[in-house]
Amino acid sequence: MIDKNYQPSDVEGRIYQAWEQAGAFKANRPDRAGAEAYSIVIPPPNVTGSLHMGHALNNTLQDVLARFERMRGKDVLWQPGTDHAGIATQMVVERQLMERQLPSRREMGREAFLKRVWEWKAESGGTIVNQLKRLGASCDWSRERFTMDEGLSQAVLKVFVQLYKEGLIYKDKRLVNWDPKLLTAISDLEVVQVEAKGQMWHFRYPLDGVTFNPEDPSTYITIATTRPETMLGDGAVAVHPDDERYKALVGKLVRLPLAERLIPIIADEYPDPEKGSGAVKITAAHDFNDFDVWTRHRDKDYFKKQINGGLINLFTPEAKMNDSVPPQYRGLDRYEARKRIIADLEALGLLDKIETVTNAVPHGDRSNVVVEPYLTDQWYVNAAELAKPAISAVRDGKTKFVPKNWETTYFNWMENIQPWCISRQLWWGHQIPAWYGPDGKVFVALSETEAQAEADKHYGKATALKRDEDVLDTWFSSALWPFSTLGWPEDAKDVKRFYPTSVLVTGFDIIFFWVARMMMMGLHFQKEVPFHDVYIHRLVRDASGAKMSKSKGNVVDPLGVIDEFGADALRFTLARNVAPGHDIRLGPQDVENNRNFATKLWNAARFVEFNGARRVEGFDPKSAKETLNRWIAHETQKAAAEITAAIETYGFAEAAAAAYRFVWNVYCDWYVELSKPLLTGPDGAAKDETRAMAAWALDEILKLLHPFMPFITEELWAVTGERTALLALSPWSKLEGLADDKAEAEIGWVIELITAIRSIKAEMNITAPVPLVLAGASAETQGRAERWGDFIKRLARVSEISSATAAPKGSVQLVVRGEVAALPLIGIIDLDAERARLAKEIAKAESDIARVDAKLGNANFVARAPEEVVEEEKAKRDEASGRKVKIAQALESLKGA
RNA sequence: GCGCGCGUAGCUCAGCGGAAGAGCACUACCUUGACAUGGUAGGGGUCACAGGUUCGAUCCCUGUCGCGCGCACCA
Repeated sequence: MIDKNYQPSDVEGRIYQAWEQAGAFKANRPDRAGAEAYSIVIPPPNVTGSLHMGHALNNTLQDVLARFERMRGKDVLWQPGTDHAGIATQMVVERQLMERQLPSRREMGREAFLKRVWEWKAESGGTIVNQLKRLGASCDWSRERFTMDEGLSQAVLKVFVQLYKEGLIYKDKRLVNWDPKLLTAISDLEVVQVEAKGQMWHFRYPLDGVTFNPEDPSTYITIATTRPETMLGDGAVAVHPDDERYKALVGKLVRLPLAERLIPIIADEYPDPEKGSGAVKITAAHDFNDFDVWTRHRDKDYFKKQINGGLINLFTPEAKMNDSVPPQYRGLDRYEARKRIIADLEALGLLDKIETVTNAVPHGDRSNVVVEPYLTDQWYVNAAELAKPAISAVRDGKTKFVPKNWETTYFNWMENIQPWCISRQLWWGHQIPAWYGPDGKVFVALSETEAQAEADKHYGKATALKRDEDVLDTWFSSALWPFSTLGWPEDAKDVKRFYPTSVLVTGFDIIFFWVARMMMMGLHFQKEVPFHDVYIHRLVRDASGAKMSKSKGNVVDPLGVIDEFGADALRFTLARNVAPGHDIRLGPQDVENNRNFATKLWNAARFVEFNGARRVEGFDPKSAKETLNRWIAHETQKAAAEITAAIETYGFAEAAAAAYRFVWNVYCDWYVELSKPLLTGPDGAAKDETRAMAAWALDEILKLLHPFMPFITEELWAVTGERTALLALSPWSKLEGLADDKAEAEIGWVIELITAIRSIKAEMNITAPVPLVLAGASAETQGRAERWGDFIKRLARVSEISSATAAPKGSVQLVVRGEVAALPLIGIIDLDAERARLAKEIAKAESDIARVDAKLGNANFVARAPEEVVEEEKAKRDEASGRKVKIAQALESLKGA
């Protein structure tokens, strides 16, 4: 017996366990050794993470694909795991140390700290994995990986060493985005620009050799800056070579105030004469653009003669003023230094004016402090080189984006890619396999032993080495994820079977992080793209369309939703609403509606069971004799084809909508209703067949819905029959030979007739049963009416059905699929109202005819439109004019009444 | 500034060259023996605007207006 109600919370845990116990999600199942492989690697969530709506969407879509392909018989690998999230994890553990008043990271030292991180990971690192299980994710958990695993770390080492040997990894001194709180370089993708009101200070730099006079502009040059504290590091003032105002000054010197150094006025294309004064201070060590200007001029004498060649670093790692500034500013915080410098310049009469501006200030996305362009030694990957094959692979269609327009974004980024800074001044992560000799010579090797051997050879004697303290960017290891998780470099077997993966499903915001880097590394190390398709989805927003954020407090917790409505309802809601190119709005109402859909399905299954419809082993839907049964087989095949085609092309919403429509509006609304008389009627072949068909179609529904609603379908699968396999491992149906236009014509007529009668009765406010007369009906229609009389009476509330050559006087007449159905309601209905209704119907028919005639009367249309379109129009005309005649007759017959 | 996308029913969105669709919301009616987490019926749209291509445009092209997002820049 199926329970009266479906309680997701009672069922989901049990079902998930059953899947795991059966090893249902395992790749390389022996029974599928000969099957086609299908693989997806999960975009690894941060080990510190917990499931949010974005994850819920992302993993629902992956699960739909994984379950669908698994049912289609493929050997599916959905590879799960997490990444070690260098900065985030280190911060979490450091915060924990602080809360527990334990020694800080630096106090306890690297080794002890890393031990603590691993302890933390063992305790809390599995959170998101369990949450993914709540969602129903069918990952092969036996293969769960972590970017800091032994194996994945080996992959990182191998990749680093090889790229180094190939010259694609190198060390360089450049500007990086420096986080003065976390004391590490961060990626420009981890920098968020925050719009803020700020000030722009215009300062006068006195020209050398003349007496400064604030009243005389020929004695100084004006520059503007939003960051006055950096002026101490200026190495030049630049002007545009074509700027007439300054042409004469190029080559002259200015006296840099406060620092009391002489710096040159140089000509460069960078300054825009239209902006500000047209003269720009060049602070090469603290501004990316200025650094570029400096790079172009670094070989000129005027830079060579300056301190450090004009590249003057002013800050300590904490963004305090260092010893290269005048003594009175040393040790000051950057903002305190700013205040003092402004005041000092003003006192000297050098402050021209202050403007209020809004500008974008770069912040670290983790630390939320203002990051600094900062001059450091870091390791870089030559991304431009690795990007080349990654660009062509997409151009050549080896990897396809869905939707395709994301390819533009991808190309845009890849074609302008900057050297990728991969070193981070953290402890948690893959320590860079580089060792330095006493003279700073670097030895890069897979192990310390190898490095030592190389060094000893190089120096000709045993020489102590010091390992690089830094670790690699987390994304460096996740870039390898599509093959490192498969066992590379140790074991090539699974790489061979599952690489390239079938598809990567990810959010648009992460194209640069994942897709681009995985493409580069995959192509370089496997010589093949990491995935055939990249499906890009967008954000999940709240019901009012606002981005979910902790600070706004509008975050919807997927686990809360699952608790309330069930995982299936959440999944189905997300799948139904996902549209390429659109964010999803998710309100509780939507989830509730889909919970109702689950309930509907549950109750349909109960109904079928009550009526003795149990699955009949070996039942062949093609063998059905009853028109109703042939009809539902026909409809089932149609729905299955739609759903299959939609999922194959990542049309998640279309597939879900087709399933919804089929279950609710076809199976429940009509098949179940129409089958009632058969199921509750006398025993016999028809009843047996209907029972078998009802159960068969329900089975098909369970299969079709399973990728979307795995829990309820698996549960119903179990309680509605003796099964040899879990639904998750049952074959997806490929239905053929069930199309039946005759059945469709007959049942379609019945449905439309019932609907038309209901409609007219509702319109006329008639609730009592009324008689139905088929006027001048064809033999076929009369036959149908006989066969379906009981059904029509019951569902349309009709008292009796008869045939006549013409409609009785004064009856309401309906035209259904070209046949007239009359309801003799004389005395009950308002004749004037009926006349008005018919007149409206005629007008409608006439306008239909007129529109078609306009087309058919157009010689160009007949000549140029495709033949089938013309034929279609002619058929429309015939239908409309037939309808018009019948309605006109009906109107006529009311005249005498 | 460059790029991408969106303006279709009150709301959220499908459709993207041959007679305007769904879900929700709304209105009226219905405790009919799977389901009130339900059923039946209904109202509601010059498909942003202006041109163009076409026999035919919500759909293709161009422009305008409005909105969103990404990237760059911001002396």
